[in-house]
Amino acid sequence: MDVPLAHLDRPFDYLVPAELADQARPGTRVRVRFAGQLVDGWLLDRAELSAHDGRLSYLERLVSPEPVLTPEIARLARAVADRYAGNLADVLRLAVPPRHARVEREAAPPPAAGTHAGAEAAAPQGSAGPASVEGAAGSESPVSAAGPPESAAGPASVEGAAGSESPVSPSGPASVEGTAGAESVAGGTGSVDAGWRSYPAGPGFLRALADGRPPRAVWSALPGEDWPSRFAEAAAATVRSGRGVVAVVADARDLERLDAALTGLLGTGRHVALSAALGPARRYRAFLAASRGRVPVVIGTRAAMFAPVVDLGLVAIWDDGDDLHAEPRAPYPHAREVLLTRAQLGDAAVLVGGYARTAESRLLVETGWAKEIVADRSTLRARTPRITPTGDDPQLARDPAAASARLPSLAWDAARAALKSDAPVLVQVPRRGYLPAVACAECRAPARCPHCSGPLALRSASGTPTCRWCARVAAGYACPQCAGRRLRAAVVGARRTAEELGRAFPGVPVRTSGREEVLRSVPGEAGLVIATPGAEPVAEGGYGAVLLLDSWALLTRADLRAGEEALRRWLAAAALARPGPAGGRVVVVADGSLAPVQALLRWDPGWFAGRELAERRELGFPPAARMASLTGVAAAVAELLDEARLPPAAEVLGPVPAPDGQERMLVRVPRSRAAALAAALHEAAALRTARKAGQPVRIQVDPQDIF
DNA sequence: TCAATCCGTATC
DNA sequence: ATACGGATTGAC
Repeated sequence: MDVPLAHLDRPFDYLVPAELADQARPGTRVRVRFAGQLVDGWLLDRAELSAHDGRLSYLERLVSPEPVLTPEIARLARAVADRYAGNLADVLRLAVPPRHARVEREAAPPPAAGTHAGAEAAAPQGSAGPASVEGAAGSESPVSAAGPPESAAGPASVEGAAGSESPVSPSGPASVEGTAGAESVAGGTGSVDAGWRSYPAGPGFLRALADGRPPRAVWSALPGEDWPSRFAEAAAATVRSGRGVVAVVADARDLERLDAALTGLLGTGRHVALSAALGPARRYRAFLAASRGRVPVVIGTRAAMFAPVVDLGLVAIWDDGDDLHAEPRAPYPHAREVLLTRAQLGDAAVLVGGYARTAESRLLVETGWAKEIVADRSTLRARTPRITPTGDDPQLARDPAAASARLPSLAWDAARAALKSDAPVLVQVPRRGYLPAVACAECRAPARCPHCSGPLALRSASGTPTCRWCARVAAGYACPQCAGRRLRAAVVGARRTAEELGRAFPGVPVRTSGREEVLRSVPGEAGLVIATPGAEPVAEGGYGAVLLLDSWALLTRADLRAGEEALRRWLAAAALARPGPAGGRVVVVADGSLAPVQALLRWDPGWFAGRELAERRELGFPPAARMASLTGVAAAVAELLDEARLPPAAEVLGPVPAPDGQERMLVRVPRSRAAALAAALHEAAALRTARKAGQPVRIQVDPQDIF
């Protein structure tokens, strides 16, 4: 049933009217009478018998004969719901796009259904069998079912089907063929394996894909790597083995690049791009192309992670650290986790790629679930641009031009040299906006409101700092750390930076790329490009210089992932520089002794991820432990926790204040108890919804933000 | 003793 | 939301 109530998260059996016996197939959308009202549901399975010992109702209506919920996705959705302590109905809402009748009619309906629909119309009324509709347990079960096999379908079980083993947890062996080497792989074109040959394990990985095997790899892309082409080659190799591919990227810009690379390699008609941004009709059309087996490859943003590709052979995700991969709707599944679950359930190959590496992907490697694909040191040295740290040295304040642009001399020199050689310069600034926040000019401690501890901001260049939370004006501010009384802009946004740099380099064109307008690419000639992280355009031929400004603002974010996130953003920008020691120059305005800066200088995201994972093990944070966060009004959260039969090892932390006067509690268990934790929370939620306990509690497993 | 009503629970 | 069963209450 399409009802998001925890206590109804199971299948229910219905009789299938004879006239629907043919068309009401597993995976179709149905409408049923449930507790006196009509609700939508998913027909999960057909059976001769039902275990239900009450009277069964008939399916009210078949919404469409299109089997949009394949068995693979039904099983996956159940597994995802279980992992995230959520409801199947919620996951299915994410997995199957809303129906668009006109689009469905465009192409011939799927074989089998529809064609002989009329044939059974004359079948005896009433001889039906149960169908299991969403939300029901098992499905092969007893009950009615009399009548001839065909005209009398068995019970159908509607939405909420049972199966529910929880997968995911890394266990099995992995299998990237580690051969270094050289043989020509997969690719139809001679250049296909050239790119993957930069990585000793690369050709073996492609060969395994082409041979129909399920290798699992975590790939650290070299600076300057044309990752869309590498992804396309992996997809092509998989297609050659007769299997399908699902590849997920974080945003529309990455999707365009991957789309172009695939078109180049496979031509048109072999793949389809699926994202929520398409709008209902085009999204449903792309979805049907996959579910009807018209295309073997689906690429997209996280909306594509459930794409029902036929005979899935490879799941791939690019830049799994990007927080756009975390679904913001219940039960908040992460694309990486969904894809890994899919691979585990369906024995598909895995490619987790990025310039950066997450602690999560590191764990896959450490447990042996996946193998690393990395370049050897000499290749890396040959490809990595020169990266230099520089202090935000106050000396430079004496150089009027540089000071106004907040550019340390090294950055200034690098930019000037690049422009002189007619190469573009990329300047990455952490956040957009106009002077969003301020900090103590002496010790850099973020300036906080003396009344409510909210962040202070400058509304205008001249104005006094104002609290962004309580709107009080902080007139006589004194830093609680060092008693300093002067403030400086903590993060200067892209617009202001563009203005300043434009003045500093007169006559040079300045472009900005940020949330309002994201540039795809810029010409390979002298020009300044000011971009916020994630919006860096690709430059033809690569940038002559990449400046990473205000980086300390990224590092001091109060977030578990601050270091990982800072490094991820820097690597993504630095990767756009002209490769090699003689190529582009990268200057990061940060203390070179900090670990994330070290990792950037050495281009060693794997090392940093290992460090990060070790630290999280020590602190008991994900992915080393499994955490769940419960958010709601205090009483409701307490009640849920009280009723939950948590695994013995569970630790309850909190409460911490949450928005709207709510509060938040965290529950932590060892990874081995992850399934038990999710089950306990779901069960407790079921008790509450059954009793119609008013105040809702939001349950998030592995929440994106912890504290 | 029986029927009307209330409350809690399941919902095929 | 609504329907049902069992418990409770009130009238005969």
